[in-house]
Amino acid sequence: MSTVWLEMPIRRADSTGPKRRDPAATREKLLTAARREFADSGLAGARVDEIAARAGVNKQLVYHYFGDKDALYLAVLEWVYEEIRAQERKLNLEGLPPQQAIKRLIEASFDHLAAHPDFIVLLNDENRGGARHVRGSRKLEAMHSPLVSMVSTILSEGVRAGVFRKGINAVHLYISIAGLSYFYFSNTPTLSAIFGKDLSSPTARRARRKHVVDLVMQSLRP
Amino acid sequence: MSTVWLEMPIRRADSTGPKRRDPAATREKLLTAARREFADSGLAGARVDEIAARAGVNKQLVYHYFGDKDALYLAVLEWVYEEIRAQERKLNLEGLPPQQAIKRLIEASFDHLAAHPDFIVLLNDENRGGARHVRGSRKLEAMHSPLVSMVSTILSEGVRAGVFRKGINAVHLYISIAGLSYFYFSNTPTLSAIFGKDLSSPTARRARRKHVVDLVMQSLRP
Amino acid sequence: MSTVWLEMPIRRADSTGPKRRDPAATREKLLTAARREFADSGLAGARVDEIAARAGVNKQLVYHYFGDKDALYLAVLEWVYEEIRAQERKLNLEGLPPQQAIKRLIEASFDHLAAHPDFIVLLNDENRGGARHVRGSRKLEAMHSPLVSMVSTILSEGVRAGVFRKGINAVHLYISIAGLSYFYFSNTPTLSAIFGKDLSSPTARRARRKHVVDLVMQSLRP
Amino acid sequence: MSTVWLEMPIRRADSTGPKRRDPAATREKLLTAARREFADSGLAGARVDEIAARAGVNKQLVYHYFGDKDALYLAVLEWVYEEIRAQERKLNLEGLPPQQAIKRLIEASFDHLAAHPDFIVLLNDENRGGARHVRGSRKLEAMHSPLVSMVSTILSEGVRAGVFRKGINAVHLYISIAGLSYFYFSNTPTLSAIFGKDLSSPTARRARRKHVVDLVMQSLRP
DNA sequence: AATGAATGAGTTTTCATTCAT
DNA sequence: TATGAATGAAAACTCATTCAT
Repeated sequence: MSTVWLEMPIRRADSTGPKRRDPAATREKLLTAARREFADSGLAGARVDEIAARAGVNKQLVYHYFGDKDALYLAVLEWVYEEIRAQERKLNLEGLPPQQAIKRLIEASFDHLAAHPDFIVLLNDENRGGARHVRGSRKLEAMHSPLVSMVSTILSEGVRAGVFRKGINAVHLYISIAGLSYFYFSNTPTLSAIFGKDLSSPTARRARRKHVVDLVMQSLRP
Repeated sequence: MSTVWLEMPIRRADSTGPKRRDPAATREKLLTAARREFADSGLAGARVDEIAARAGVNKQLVYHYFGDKDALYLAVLEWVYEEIRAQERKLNLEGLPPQQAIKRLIEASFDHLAAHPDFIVLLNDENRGGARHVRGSRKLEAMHSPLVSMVSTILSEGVRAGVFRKGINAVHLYISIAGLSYFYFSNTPTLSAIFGKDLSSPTARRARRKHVVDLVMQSLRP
Repeated sequence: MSTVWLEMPIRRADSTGPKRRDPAATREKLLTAARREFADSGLAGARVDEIAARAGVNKQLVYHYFGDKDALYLAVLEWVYEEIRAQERKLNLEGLPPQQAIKRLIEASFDHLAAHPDFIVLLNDENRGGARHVRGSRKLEAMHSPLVSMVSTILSEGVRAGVFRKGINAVHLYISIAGLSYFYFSNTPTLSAIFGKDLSSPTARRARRKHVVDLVMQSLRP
Repeated sequence: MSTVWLEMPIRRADSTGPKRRDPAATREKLLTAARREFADSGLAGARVDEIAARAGVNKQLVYHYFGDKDALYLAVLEWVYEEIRAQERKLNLEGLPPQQAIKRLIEASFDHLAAHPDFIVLLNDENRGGARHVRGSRKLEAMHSPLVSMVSTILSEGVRAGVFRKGINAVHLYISIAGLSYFYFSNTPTLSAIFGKDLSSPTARRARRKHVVDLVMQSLRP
């Protein structure tokens, strides 16, 4: 009874009608549901109905909060990019010795994809469509990664310190680091089917992580 | 030459009528059109109507020749996989010195994706769907790549010859070689947008190719 | 009266706009239209487009309210069965002398089919399909007719009263009463064509009704 | 060996190519297949493809031999009507005492439907369509049943002999005899479902047959 | 803010029928 | 006679989006 007394007034406080109104929460539920649906089914395959159902809210609210399906997709893209940037900001590579810095970068890239496998699949449609949404987004425009210039600095330092060979392009190294993990995560199903061997097990994943770190680190030797 | 002389007049002779009957050609036109449409729009986004229109044939023939949209998609997958295998068969790595063999493999992987950029995008949906079609295909089951065991052999030889370091896993090296090119091609649009610089130009592509070869070759040094 | 005064003006006031919202009415319009279309064309021959057109509503609403064509067909079946049961409930055979009771039952059966000739034709497809829908319907499961047991009681009373002969099975008598009318209504077109004589005229129908009553009543004599 | 010698030349005689040509057989196979398909699925639900597949011949032959789907349906109708007439011709009721004659007629009606349950279901669509095909068929026009006049004669004789009551209409008695069996066979699935009891078992069928004979015979008593 | 009804354009698939050989 | 390819119209069902409350 006390629970009832404690909770009911709170609930009623911001809701006179039968349905609680919580715009921020509704928006977030929609965004989360959309992220899952887009990851599961792609942009074309995703269903607005399904997103609303997953969020447990009325379909019309998709249009109320986001405008249309495309804009919702963009909102999801912005969200996952922001996640990446947040993770990058937490890396604190500046003070580290070059080799440690690169190693940490590789591991962080791998771990981020491991933790957010939907990032890959969300980007696929965007790439097929020529990055239509990304290019049209002011938010994403302002979200340029600081990592490339950071990698550039680290490489220079490493060369100066005699631990890295010369002539490595920072942009391409960054792409390589991303690609070595990305491809593994994105293509595990077909690779597993073709090789007839499960590449998604924890053991296989640990082996892959080590392989990627080794490959890049060894390739940087002078 | 004689074949041409013998066949062409015959074909032309009665190709005055509006419609020629050529089941094999029709099937192939559909397959080609489907490959394009699936690459452009994905499995969910592809339109059977559009495929038929691109092929210039009646829509019903999709069902006549392939059964349904999914089966057509599988046929396209089988085609692109067969292309990859054909390319692999032509590599002739056996007689080469280990370093040359790996180099050729890397370059061929890159060049194949450059020549067939749709391969990537065709696989995206398949991977999102857990390789549903690939796993259900007997043709693909019988199409296991010989390359992994070949890479394994090359690595051993390289180690014995003192040109490669020890402890490199052949499966993961194969995945890495593929991934370093794959990710570049698949994510060029978003990467270009994010980096604010066109990565798809011929110059950029040549630079990427060189980078990938260098990265892998350097990483293999003892 | 006050209700009327209060509501009617309101409804009329804003019914100037093109579309009024009335889910229940929409559902019913669809059901009525479906009943006609299924009766006219059968389950396979009925067109969802036509049903929507007859109802004057959007086709999608068929799926919105009923799920699919089959479920709509089931809803129609449930409706006509409910009609039959309602009619049976109104018969009040309990207090009547046995002969009057049976006579009223026969006449009511005939008259119901005369008033609802579509019942027959709606059941045809269902019987061809092995009563697939009826067996899957909880509503119909709960709608068992009380008439068989009632006929059983009436027969016993009639035997006890010396007006009916012994040994008549209630289920089969019920089926016979139904069948004698059913077949006439269901096969009038072919019978008329074959006999070269219109069996559907009011005169012919009255004659048939009398014949059926006589046949059954005479057969029950001790 | 002798069998081969006897049969092969005959078969080869009229077929030089790889496919045996036997127009009459092909036509009959199509007709049989069509009868099954129309019985299973109705006129609207039947598929020309399925009919050809069941017959094991090319679909085009349906059009070659019958014109179109409707004409094929009519051919099936003519076939089943001819079967009924053939059975009626074999009855030989003329010489029998009135009661025996009627009894034999009832039993034969019941047994014919038991042996050819598809007759019912084939007629359903025809009746729904207002006997469109039957009325347009010259063959069926010429196939009027002799039974009605025969029943008329039998009834008169029975009245004269004092075994039948007066005032029974021959057409309606004929319809009743047919209907008492017809309805049982046509509606067994729904009746079984509604009554919650299998009416199609051999035992149930025997009981029904006896009931029908009794009902009619008792009703004829003076 | 939130709901569910309603819409119209599309999407895959089916089907009777015709064509070319 | 027989075959399989080809066609066009339509069928059931879907879906993003808007409307009315």
